[in-house]
Amino acid sequence: MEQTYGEVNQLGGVFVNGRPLPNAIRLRIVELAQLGIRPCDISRQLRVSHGCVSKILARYNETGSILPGAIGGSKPRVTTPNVVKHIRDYKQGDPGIFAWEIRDRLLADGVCDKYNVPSVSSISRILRNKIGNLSQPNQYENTKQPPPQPTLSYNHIYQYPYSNAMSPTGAKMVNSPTVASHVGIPRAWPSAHSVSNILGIRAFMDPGSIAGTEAPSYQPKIEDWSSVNRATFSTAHGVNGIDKPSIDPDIKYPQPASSLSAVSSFVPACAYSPSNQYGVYNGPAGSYMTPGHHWQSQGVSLSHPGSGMTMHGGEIHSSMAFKHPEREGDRKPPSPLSKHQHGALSNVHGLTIPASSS
DNA sequence: TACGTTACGGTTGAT
DNA sequence: GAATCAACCGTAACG
Repeated sequence: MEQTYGEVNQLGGVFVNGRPLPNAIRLRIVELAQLGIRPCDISRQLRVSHGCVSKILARYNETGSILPGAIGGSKPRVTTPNVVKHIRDYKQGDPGIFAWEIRDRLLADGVCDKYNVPSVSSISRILRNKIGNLSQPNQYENTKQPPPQPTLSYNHIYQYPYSNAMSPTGAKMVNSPTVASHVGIPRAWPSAHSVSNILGIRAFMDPGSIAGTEAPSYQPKIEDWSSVNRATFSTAHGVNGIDKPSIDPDIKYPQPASSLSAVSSFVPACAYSPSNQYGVYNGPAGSYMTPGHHWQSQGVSLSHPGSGMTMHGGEIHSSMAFKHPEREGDRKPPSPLSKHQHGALSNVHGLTIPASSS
């Protein structure tokens, strides 16, 4: 197992360049902020740069999620066969048509929306490379090509790379848009990972757990964390299939142990990339924390106002204040899931997570 | 002193 | 399988 050695920032905190902070730390940042702790104090206390604290809090305020974005990957192609076909049709109908006109028509005809309409340069390239020879109108279709893709906006089609991408045995599977469409949620993950989803997993908030006081390497991997997030959603509405494999080969940054396997066993893992998570930098996450700080039990209920939500049990000490629904409307780009998240949350707030007993 | 912003160097995953 | 690209990350520094 690969060990990752972190660096030490000016505050003495350990971090891994290019890698997100552990969820536990991220959650703690938000949690402390909810408790009225100033960002500068949070920064010092957790030994995380204030810029990072600011960033995480800003993200949380905007998206309701503490989780980092999906790292890596590429944008989905906008020049789907359908789009190319329309472009060709336009060109055939009017050989003198300009690329920008084609672009406008794609929008006007509803072939594309503003999020996935190809750029003028892309259209030009298509015209040049794929439709240049109009004597072979079916040139594109006749070539080897991927299955037709829905012309959805970026967030719609940017399925999380792990969506059903793994077999139960961990073998990588084809990331089929078709498969992802019915169980997957858009890669616009933030709304799918609000703090409320994470709360309830005491194991991750447990100082003992996140401090990694037990084993130097954690057997349970980040899927556990992720699947817990997912757990609150997938059972609530069936569109969240950002399924992370239950078994993921990437254990570079394992999350602290938890006994959530029971949850993850029947709940698809979340969309969150496992490799974005780590609980240790070759060391305990507790290294982030000011020694002696009492992480446990703030004893403050921060349930979302008006949500009617109650965090399960006293073990989940750090119930977060959930975002007001009206703030969800501010998100950009619009996350399909976000529109449903609060309702979903309310459905799962009472969910008893077995792992909390760990 | 607090904090928002951004350049930078890094990781990741799709192509 | 390597290279490229574009997304993301947190830190550090600036204002």
